[in-house]
Amino acid sequence: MNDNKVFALIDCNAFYVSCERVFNPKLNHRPVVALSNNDGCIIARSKEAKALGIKMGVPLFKVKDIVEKEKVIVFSSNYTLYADMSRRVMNIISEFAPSIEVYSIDEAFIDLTGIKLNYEDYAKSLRATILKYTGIPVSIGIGSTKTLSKVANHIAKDDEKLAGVCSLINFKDIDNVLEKTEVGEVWGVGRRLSEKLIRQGINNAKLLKYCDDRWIRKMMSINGLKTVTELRGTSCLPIQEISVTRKSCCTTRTFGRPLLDLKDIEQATATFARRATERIRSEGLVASSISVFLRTSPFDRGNRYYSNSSSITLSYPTCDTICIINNALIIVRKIFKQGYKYKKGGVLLSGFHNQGEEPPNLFTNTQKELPKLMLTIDNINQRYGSDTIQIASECHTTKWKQKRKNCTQSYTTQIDKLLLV
DNA sequence: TCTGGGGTCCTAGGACCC
DNA sequence: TCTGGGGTCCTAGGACCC
Repeated sequence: MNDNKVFALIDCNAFYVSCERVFNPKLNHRPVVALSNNDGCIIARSKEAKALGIKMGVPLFKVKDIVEKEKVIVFSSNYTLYADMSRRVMNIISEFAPSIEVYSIDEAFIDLTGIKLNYEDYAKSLRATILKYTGIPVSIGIGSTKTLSKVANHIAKDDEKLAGVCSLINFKDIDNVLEKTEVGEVWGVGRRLSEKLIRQGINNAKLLKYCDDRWIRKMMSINGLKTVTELRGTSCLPIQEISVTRKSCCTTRTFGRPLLDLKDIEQATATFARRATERIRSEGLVASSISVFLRTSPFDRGNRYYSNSSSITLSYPTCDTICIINNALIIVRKIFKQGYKYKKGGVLLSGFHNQGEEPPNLFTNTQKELPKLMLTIDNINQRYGSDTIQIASECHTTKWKQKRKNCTQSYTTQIDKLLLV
């Protein structure tokens, strides 16, 4: 632990909306929102949309009236575009800092400890550079711990006078700032914990900061104690520069409409399994455990709810799509029950090893290289689009395919989708 | 009609062992 | 009538993040 650290959190403003605005300036100053997969929930809102009272994460149909009345512009998620824009933003940030932790698609922590310049000036110039080269506006919060840099970032976003940058380093009255911060706004305090804390009279970050350690440990577990320690200015969550090897990889989707037939569900499951396998293969991993889950809609009061999952541990780890699909289908046939309207399913792979480093097995030869068939499929799909070659069990079905009514094109990643001026 | 997807970590409790 | 103690490992469920 070190008390003299400096962290900055760079967070893109309404990231998905900002990405759309880069390619369509007419969207500026207008209420714009972006939707989750299947056009379900609102997961990004422009300032103007927030001002209309549209809440984060709300299902689109619940705010239909406002959307229509106020002419809110609605986009389906264009992850290809957002991921590419994110990569560009992160590249610029890495040029400004010795170490960077890409925390999510629209956020990164950097370590500014020991930098000789004025932190705020430095952040302002980073902010201007990102805006100039990508068109994406960001907010930057600076603090002596990651948790405090998050607090600072909230302030930078909320207070227009600050022009997107807020530093709590050498700030005289942090307690005053924390007192104005709701306990649920603190990074690491979610809905459940904040309800629990408020019941105990702890409703702002300052009160949380001065709670007794043992009490915190009991109420919020070990991670909660780290959060509180960070509020006090002692850093215990370091920058995680190298992305550790993942522990699981899943592909799950809400179906575009309820599915009743096992056949349709098998096809969706096969596609989930193929996509998850492709992803681990591209990361040089093999999986030894496969889980499949299936459920009806938890919101549908008119139908009985059913949710089940099961898994298989393979006798040797693999990244062979066909093997993984076959096992996923065995599981889904086992958990499927006739007579339910299934709304969501997914495949989760885990128990990873690096390819070629699988534990020795008495009965099989370890595959030292990727099966040729898989390599060939990956090459073709990479070149001609991700679903060009599918596995027969997927059957090119479209029954479960998701809704995506209003999606922009891949402006930055496909040559024939370039913006025409 | 319509409610996302992809992760991580911690804890409690049960199974099992000697 | 009275049924140990200490340890490990696994899993499900619940919390968190974006």
